[in-house]
Amino acid sequence: MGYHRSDVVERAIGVLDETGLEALSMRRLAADLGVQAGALYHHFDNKAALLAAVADEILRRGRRPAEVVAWDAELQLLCVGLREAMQRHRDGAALIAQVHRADAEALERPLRSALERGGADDRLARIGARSLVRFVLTHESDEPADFALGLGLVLDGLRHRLNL
Amino acid sequence: MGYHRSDVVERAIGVLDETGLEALSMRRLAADLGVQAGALYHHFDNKAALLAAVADEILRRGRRPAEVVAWDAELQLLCVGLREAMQRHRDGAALIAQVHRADAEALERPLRSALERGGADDRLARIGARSLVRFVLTHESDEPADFALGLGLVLDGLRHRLNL
DNA sequence: ACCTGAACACCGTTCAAGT
DNA sequence: ACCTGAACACCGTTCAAGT
Repeated sequence: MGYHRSDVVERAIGVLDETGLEALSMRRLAADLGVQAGALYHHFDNKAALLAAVADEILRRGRRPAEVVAWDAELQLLCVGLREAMQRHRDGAALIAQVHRADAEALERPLRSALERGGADDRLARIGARSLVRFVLTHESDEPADFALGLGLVLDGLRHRLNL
Repeated sequence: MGYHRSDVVERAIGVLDETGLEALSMRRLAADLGVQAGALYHHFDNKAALLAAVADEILRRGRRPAEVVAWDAELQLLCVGLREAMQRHRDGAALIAQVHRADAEALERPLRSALERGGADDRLARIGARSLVRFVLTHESDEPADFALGLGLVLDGLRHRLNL
């Protein structure tokens, strides 16, 4: 009696970690909660809304206090932080990427701010933030050194445009 | 009565263009061909194999003769060529990205060659090719100018590492 | 307000049986 | 060799009816 939205989200993260994104169905999750599938629709409009809540929670847990550093170092910190939040859960990158397709803004905003602080105009800040977020989302399973090298490529490109 | 693999692939491209990747089911495609869904499994092991064949055909149609240009110009040509092949079909990027997850090699090889010609070692060629292909796959719906700017970021990073 | 039970309209895949 | 018909084991979503 009386389980809440947050219980559903937490159990969904559990199912995600245990069985992966493909197996995270409304029916499977409902069974896990000891409830009929239809009952979930009293807490979420649809599966996409549920997955968005799960992604939010994963990112919330991954958030760390901002440090006072140069704009390019901050970009790197944000990218690595996003990467680590994703990597804490099975199929984390696939889930975040899916949710990101519907709402790119939330994920990209902090990167855009850092770029603007570095002197980027609106357009470069927008494109740069987008490129970096998508880079992190798509290179999730790279070796750490490969990830760093690839990320460095994009960051170099940005420095090259902002430092002269 | 003699319809072949190639007929199935061609019809699949038709269904893709008409209704999108989500609606491209084995059952929908079979109905379109006037056949039972099970019959498709005489031509393809499973849906993934069928989608791989569809992706191959889309890329084959997009292939253009190689030009003799500098390594970085060649990279740009390859990326734009891939982008254009994808954009010729509804959900082309989503389809190619999905198939690319199972076989990254085929798509990345020509880019790796160009990078090696530019003096990149094995590792930089591998990472660079990967970053570029993933960039093209994920920035498919960007405005052309935004795409060019983002791609330029990565290319700048590569030039920066190879020209000194 | 919250949940059940049952339905609707789908999936991918397999396989005996037919031609 | 190729296809049908039917099944198996699933999906997301809706909704009257119950408490």
